[in-house]
Amino acid sequence: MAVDTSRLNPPQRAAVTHGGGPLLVLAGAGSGKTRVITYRIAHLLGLGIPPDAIAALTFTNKAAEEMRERVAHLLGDRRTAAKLTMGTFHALGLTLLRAERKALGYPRGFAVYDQADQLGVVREVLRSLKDFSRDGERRWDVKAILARVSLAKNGFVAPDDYQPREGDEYDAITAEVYPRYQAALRSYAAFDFDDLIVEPVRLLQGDAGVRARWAERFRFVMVDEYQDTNRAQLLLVKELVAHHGNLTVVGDDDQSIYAWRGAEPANILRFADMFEGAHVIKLEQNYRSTRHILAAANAVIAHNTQRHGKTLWSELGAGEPITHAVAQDVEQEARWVAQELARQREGGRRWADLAVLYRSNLQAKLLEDELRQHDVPYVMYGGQEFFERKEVKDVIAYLRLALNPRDELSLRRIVNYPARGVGPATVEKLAAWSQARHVTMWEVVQAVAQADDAQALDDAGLRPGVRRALSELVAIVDALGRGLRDGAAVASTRALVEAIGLHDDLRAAAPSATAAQRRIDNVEGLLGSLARFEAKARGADALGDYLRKLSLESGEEADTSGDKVVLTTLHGAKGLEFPVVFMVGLEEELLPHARTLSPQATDALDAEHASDVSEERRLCYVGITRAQRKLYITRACTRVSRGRQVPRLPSRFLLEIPDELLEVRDLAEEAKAAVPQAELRSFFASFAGDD
DNA sequence: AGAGCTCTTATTTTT
DNA sequence: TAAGAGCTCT
Repeated sequence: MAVDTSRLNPPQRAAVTHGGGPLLVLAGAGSGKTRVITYRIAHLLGLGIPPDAIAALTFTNKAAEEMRERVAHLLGDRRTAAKLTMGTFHALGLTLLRAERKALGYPRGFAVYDQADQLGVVREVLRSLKDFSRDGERRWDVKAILARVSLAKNGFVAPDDYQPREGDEYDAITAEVYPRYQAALRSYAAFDFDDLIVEPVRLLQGDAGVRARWAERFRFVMVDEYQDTNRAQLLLVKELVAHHGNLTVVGDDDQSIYAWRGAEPANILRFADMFEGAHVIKLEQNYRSTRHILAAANAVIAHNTQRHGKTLWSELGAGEPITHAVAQDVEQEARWVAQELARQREGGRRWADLAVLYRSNLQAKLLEDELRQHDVPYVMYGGQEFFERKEVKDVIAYLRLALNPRDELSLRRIVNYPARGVGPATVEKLAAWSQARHVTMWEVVQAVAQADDAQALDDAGLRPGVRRALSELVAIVDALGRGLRDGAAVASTRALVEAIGLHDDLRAAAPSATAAQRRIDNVEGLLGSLARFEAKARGADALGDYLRKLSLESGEEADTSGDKVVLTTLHGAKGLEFPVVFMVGLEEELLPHARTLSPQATDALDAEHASDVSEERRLCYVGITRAQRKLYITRACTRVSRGRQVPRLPSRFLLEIPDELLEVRDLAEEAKAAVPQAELRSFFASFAGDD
């Protein structure tokens, strides 16, 4: 049955009903891009394409879930929607690696490392490098090194092909670390996030058998947020559609804000050169914002040169003018925003209709204080609350080790947790033994645990107490492994928690009873999650799949339930919309950020993008186009920066908005005028005595 | 392991 | 300024 396209506008309909071959849909903000993807999927299904021959790739789990939801709704058929391949690039890559792991020599229980794990591996490599890099004293910024490794992988640069730039010490150390890092992952039987893209590409490019299996698997491939794809992702997509070229990508070059993370705007800018015979359709009618808001957005983005060029228009009417509020200082700015939020609420808006967007998380603190003072309820999106629940990661490390004894990172994590007298010196001895004999560290641990020969231990410089501790560990992990293989995930994990006395340890280590209880609850939460998994588990490798997918989930979503104002960075706001939006701190050195104006050497990961304000302008554009009905832009004339009060200039982007769209308010003037005369008199009177 | 000290550094972060 | 990291001492 054909899908009803009568409610689509002409370019939307053209995109939805496009036949085969490459298609680029340039979807301006609020132009109905998700609508186009979902309708197109429905259209293809209507033509008789089976659902398992269609793949739609996104960047976030959330986007994938929403899309599946909308397709299910459109079709009125959950079962068909469930058969579509709809997920993140990383999830697809994981599926492929799981199926083809043997070609790469990876065992069934292979691990997927998240960012925290990756940092651990880099630290490990640096430690092993110590006596080799002349300055063993150097305290490297581990994150900066990992960022370079990751950027290299995103750019599909192999370890041996990495080219350090002359004179950049971080490039130099990365050139040392990257090959060893990759070798470590391999020996641990682990893939990191970036490998989930890179390794499938290498397999597809290099193995005819694998290529034959996957290049025909999907007859139609769709990619959302295409402007955010990196080189490795482009290559993956190319491989998937190599035989038929049935590729639809949807994105907006004007919303490309992740080049600093390896996204290549060229993928969308030069799509037509990369995919022969490509069609391009522009969606320029905006269904989100009023004309004043769109005019401001269009005016700002028009200052960028490298773009396809779109002009958004809307039938929603002129709407209210944009308020440009100029505050004396940041306190006044934050206070006014809080008050104005409250006024909006009094005017009939829900709290959840309102959002405050900022460039840097640093700005959020003051805002939070003021919102609390004015009793404005809020939720913060993003922030740095990655799921760093140590106690959960500790338990997961035991599970990983039980499933994959090669996982040295997990072994190192738990070998002395809870404390069992196996300190760093002992671990180094185990590591040295493992290296010398070319066996895994777990095999060394097993050997030590079983050693009945005191002499052998002595030779290795290990005390009898260590042997006892390690044989206990081996017993615990072996028991766990047996339990897991028997399919009793919850029971054996609970047995583990008891065997290592985790609850007692958490209680002993926690500063308060409530903190202890929270950590225990986190562990219970993991057990609950395991129980839900166990209820629907199928297949020999189900628990492995569960653990790997856990790595791909970025922890807890912000709590969107409840009526609350949203606080988020401009980056975090992409894809969202609100009736009323406040963009705060529209000042030079904040937006555009100082770091993009004069980048510091250590951070100049990519010299070409480093001094590029166009990405900052796009960020501004993303912010403006989040607003449906009312936009506020605020700035302060002075701001405390590095502990000093400094004068601030309005953002160049603000000056790019035509004056007639802005209604300027001088908050300092208004504050002065608002002070009652009597108060003024007594204020001046207080100085009288000092004369 | 943890308290308390000094030193350092100050974007954005879908997986 | 002010938070986080690293260090020393108990």
